[in-house]
Amino acid sequence: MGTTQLESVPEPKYWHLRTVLSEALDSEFTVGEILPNERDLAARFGVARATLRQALEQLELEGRLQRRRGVGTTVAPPRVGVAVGTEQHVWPGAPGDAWHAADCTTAAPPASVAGLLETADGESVHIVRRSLVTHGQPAAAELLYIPAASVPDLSAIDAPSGAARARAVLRELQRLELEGQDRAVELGSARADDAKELDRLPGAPVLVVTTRFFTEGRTTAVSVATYRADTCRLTFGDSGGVEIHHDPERRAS
Amino acid sequence: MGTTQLESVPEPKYWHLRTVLSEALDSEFTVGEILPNERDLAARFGVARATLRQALEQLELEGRLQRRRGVGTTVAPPRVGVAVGTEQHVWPGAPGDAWHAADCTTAAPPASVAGLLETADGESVHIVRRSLVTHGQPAAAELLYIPAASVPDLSAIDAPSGAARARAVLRELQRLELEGQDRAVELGSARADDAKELDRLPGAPVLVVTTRFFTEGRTTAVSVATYRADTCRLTFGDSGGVEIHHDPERRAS
DNA sequence: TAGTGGTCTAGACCACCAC
DNA sequence: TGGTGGTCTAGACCACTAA
Repeated sequence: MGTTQLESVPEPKYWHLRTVLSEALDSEFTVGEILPNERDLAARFGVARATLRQALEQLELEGRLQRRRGVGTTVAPPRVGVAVGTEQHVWPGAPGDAWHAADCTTAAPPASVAGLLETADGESVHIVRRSLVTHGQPAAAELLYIPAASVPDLSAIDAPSGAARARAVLRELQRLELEGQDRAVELGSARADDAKELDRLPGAPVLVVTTRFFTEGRTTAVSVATYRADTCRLTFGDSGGVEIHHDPERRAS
Repeated sequence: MGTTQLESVPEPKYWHLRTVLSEALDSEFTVGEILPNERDLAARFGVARATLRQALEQLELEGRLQRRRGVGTTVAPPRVGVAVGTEQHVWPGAPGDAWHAADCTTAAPPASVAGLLETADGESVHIVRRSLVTHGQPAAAELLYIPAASVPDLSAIDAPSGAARARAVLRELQRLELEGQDRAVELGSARADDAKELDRLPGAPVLVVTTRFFTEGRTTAVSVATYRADTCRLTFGDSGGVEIHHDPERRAS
């Protein structure tokens, strides 16, 4: 990385710094390597720590860096491709599904979800919590909202809550014929509970995937899945498993 | 919004502030309304301007606010749904396509795209620039990479560059049989040129959609589309046009 | 306990926009 | 020209991790 100095340019310092660091990451660092700490880096580039941090935040947003309090800043591995959409429409929890059902409760969904489900205001629905782990890291957290009317045969007696009940609800869903589904992807910031599950701080950028499941022309279930935006790349279509490389190779120094 | 004061809580001030402001936006503001300036807001909540800005940045990331230098901070309208994936695979530029072809040049693609296209290192390809405008606002910028081998019948004589040539290249593409395509969505930050086209500052968060088009088992073209993450919600599947409301209604005060 | 990143402050100046 | 958001500084203290 050298003893690089910032020349005076019209573009913001933090942006120029981001570019310099990005190139240094490409040419002089390997995945997992630890960068000098923020105070040293700032001194080396002759900027305030806040400015240096602005550049690091950009690079973290782009999935190039990983920062952990008390530990340090490391070079992030390439983003993990996570298959989100396949050609066939399937229910959550179908065989081959990599998600892990953690819990099931019954409560009123947030207004935005209630609107999608077309349930009455304040009406309770089953809420299944699931999580997705890839490469040993938490990748996504999901809340599945299922109106009681969608799973009428669900026995309320055994397993009133917990993972067993979550699996029972998913099993009931499989019995319905899935006629269609659609998805929306947007940027969000992790709420406190999601952040904890994703091993991030509150406000961390996430990709929110909202899926509607249709049966007999009605919305039978809604899934709101929250993916870590820094580590995940969502893949759709035929070759969800095929590797796509977006970043130039990270070479060793 | 009142003369609210921050109580002492373990969570960061900026995060608490974000919540307070978010609730105020729901209950006391209408879309398009101008907020007090940052110095006033900071004073009102008894925090430094930098802390207040951290909260505003969160809300802007979530698409709740829009900030423009020299103008002020306004309440953003709900995100626009942009149809990205349909069930049928179609070439870019097909009838009904809302994109506007702006330009076409010939140059070597970045290494990441060259990898997808399986072209030789440094080999030139056609690069079509297109842009998408919705509701009078720039929503996305796209670069379409097409190896010369994919459009062998393209006449190099008329329209060596510009919009006319872009349309000619797309026309040639339509003649190929499209066998499949796949997509990946990830978070990125706008480069200087994209930022300009999207009417944002460099580094603004964007959703990057990378699409591969297949013909006869080979990758015939690659599209890298950059959507404004603050204003766009990408929709996939059957009902791309159907409205999905993610946010509670914004009521008037 | 030492070192890391995360939060916060109180200023300053700049770039941009509307009047 | 006055007001806005954007950038930058030089500190301080806190929360967390690992030795």
